Amino acid sequence: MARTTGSDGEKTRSAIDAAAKRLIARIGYEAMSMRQLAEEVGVQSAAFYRYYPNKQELLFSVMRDHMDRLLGAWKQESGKASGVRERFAAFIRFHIQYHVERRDDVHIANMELRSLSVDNLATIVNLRSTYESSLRDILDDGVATREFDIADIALTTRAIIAMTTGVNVWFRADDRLTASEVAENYVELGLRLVGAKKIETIEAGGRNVSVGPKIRSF
Amino acid sequence: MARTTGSDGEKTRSAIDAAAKRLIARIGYEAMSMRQLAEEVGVQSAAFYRYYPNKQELLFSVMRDHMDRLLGAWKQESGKASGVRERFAAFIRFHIQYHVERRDDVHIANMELRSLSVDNLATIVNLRSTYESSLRDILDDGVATREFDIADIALTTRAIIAMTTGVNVWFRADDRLTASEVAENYVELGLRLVGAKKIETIEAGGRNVSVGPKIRSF
DNA sequence: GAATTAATTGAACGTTCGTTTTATTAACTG
DNA sequence: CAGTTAATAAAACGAACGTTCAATTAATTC
Repeated sequence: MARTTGSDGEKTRSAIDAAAKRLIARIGYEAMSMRQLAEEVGVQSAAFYRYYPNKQELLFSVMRDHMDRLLGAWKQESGKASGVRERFAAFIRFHIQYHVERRDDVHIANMELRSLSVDNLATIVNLRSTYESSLRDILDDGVATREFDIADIALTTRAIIAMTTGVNVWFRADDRLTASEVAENYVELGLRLVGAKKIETIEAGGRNVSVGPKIRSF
Repeated sequence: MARTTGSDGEKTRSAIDAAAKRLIARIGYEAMSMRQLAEEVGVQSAAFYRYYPNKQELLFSVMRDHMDRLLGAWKQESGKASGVRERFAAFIRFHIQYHVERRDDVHIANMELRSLSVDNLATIVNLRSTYESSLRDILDDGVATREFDIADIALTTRAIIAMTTGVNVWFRADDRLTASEVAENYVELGLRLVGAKKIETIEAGGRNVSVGPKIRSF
């Protein structure tokens, strides 16, 4: 046998990508064999090497593409919100929603860093810190405007990232809470973490006049 | 060659355990070969099978022993604190300190769950939830006494576990913060998450009289 | 419709895997 | 010091690994 009827490079490539994500997420990169991947796709393992030079490049491609999409999606989403509190809430909502909807991608990005080559690792770590510093920037702004009260900004940033990323560990779509209900809960938790003060605004002559900040009442 | 001078079963066993923890933590269970492990110990790979029946049992032993020690250590530590706030703070301090001091163990426990057999996984997951519910119990108590204000206890428990466990991702011993400084920061963050109210107590005739709860001032 | 290109198979490459077997020597026991 | 047990080495097992190669057929191009 050789080329099969209806065979199509583009379809095979995306079938490989999809199967790879599923398999790596479920059993891990090291545990996934090329024959296992090929069987999932429905081809021979040799066919894979028309699309990727080797196994490592597949992993890198999966992780880099995910990070690129993540950064792009947040860039688009972050433009919508204005005001520190709203930007902060938007980040948490976005982060949780996006992560819950792309479980495999996120799981791979979190678990398979150690399977990357040194160069590839550096690239991915770079993208990660770009993303995380977009949260840090919001905290910086919140502290600057005195809307947030934070003892250690770097530490709090990491705490929020860990807390929100951790949702994927336990979240199930058929749970008592929907993704957006979870997100709203975490927005509340996040606001507590950053010591957000309630700003009450009054419509006065068409201009927003702040009479806050006030202590948040729990 | 055969038995070597000075060879000792107990020493070899603990050398295997130590090397296995280092290797698994650094490169992962699947990526670690038995020959690599043996070389690290300074024996032939066949010698391993005098101490463990197979590779899986080694992983399971590492993880179960860690969980047993963790639960034992917390059981001992948890007896010391009294009062919901103090028990809560004690948990966070303990969790972070213990995790920072046993990076390899904790890393393996978090990363290698998927490499466990079905039965072994069930055992470890059980131990994990035993540990996590000891935090949940504290939150329950805090809500009951109205010292804590929590919208969703289960969710908040998971948020705190994720946040504090995440310290190991970035903490380095030579950082600007010591482990106990980090822990104190996280105690503060934790108290914010649970909506802890400040209870001011006054020594009156040898008895502690609470005049709280008051709103925490940030 | 011949020539070319794209996509795949099937077999094989050398290597490494976890594990077992057998032999051998050190340490301990009475 | 003879007999026994403990601890290891050395070699080998078959299976699986990632990857390559040559052959073959489908689809496209001119």
